[in-house]
Amino acid sequence: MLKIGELSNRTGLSAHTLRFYEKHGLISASVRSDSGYRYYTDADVRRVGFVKTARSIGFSLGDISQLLSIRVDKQSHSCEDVTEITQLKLDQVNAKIVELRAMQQTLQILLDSCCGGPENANHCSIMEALEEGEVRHSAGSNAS
Amino acid sequence: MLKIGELSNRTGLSAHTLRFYEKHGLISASVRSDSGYRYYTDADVRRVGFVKTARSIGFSLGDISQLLSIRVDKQSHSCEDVTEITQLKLDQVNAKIVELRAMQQTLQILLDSCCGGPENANHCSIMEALEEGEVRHSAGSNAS
DNA sequence: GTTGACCTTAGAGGTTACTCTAAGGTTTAT
DNA sequence: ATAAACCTTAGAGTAACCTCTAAGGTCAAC
Repeated sequence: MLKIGELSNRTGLSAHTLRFYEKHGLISASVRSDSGYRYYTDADVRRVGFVKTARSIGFSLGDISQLLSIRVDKQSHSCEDVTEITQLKLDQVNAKIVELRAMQQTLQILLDSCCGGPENANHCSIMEALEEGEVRHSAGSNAS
Repeated sequence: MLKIGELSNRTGLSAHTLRFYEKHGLISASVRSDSGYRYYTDADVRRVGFVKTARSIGFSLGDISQLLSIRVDKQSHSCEDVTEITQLKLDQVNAKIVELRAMQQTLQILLDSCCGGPENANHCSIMEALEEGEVRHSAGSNAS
């Protein structure tokens, strides 16, 4: 049985993150010492691995929560249940890619239109485009 | 001169959002009535338009803040300054697309591997893949 | 028997961009 | 004069996922 630090080392997830996942019901330590220390069984470790893998693919914690409830009772769930979650995620990813590609194209067009040199920005074509609102906007929401 | 509701109607940005942008230093109303009402001049309206356009392309509020400081003093800034911001954003967008495409491929492979039928999930290949950690993970961070 | 590494908790903080609420004052039209 | 529509503020809430802090208890080694 592993303590949280050992599990952290083994998985690469911080102890903070493991406690965070526990707080959100994704994982738990089956055993607690008298003093409250978490001790993880092999089954716990496998569950954490499952979460980590799913997370690395891009599933949200909410998605993973659903996948985990299928996992603990596979009898009562179908492949369809699993593919539904996966397909939904794929749709989201695809939608995001479309959005980002629109941004990408607009940004590229802006860059191509500007000399990018040391001239002052009085007649910078990027600034003018932003000023005029003359950009095609197929993209809508996110930035960073 | 426009009141905030009128500007909201004209731009499609909510009054809430306009105040939010003001709080973050992006825009302002040049005039305030004695009772505190915001009144927007033509110049204010153009600035809001600039912000809206930049936002629709995918620039973050932080990026826009930089672009606006160039905008108010184009003399002191070069096209290079503008392209630098734009290029950085493009790089971010491209990086994100790469990440999402990795997710997309992994998800597609998972979907292809599973029958997706009403069979129970005991031997679901998606679940097994998540269990084994046998997914190529080129993608790393985000989900939704 | 004490140092140092490790563990506990609740809860705050950070990112990004809003979105909304509460409690109240103003303007406009009838 | 009064109702409807509009405006004000500070500040809390949302989503998603951590990340860290404070204040303290525990364990292993020397």
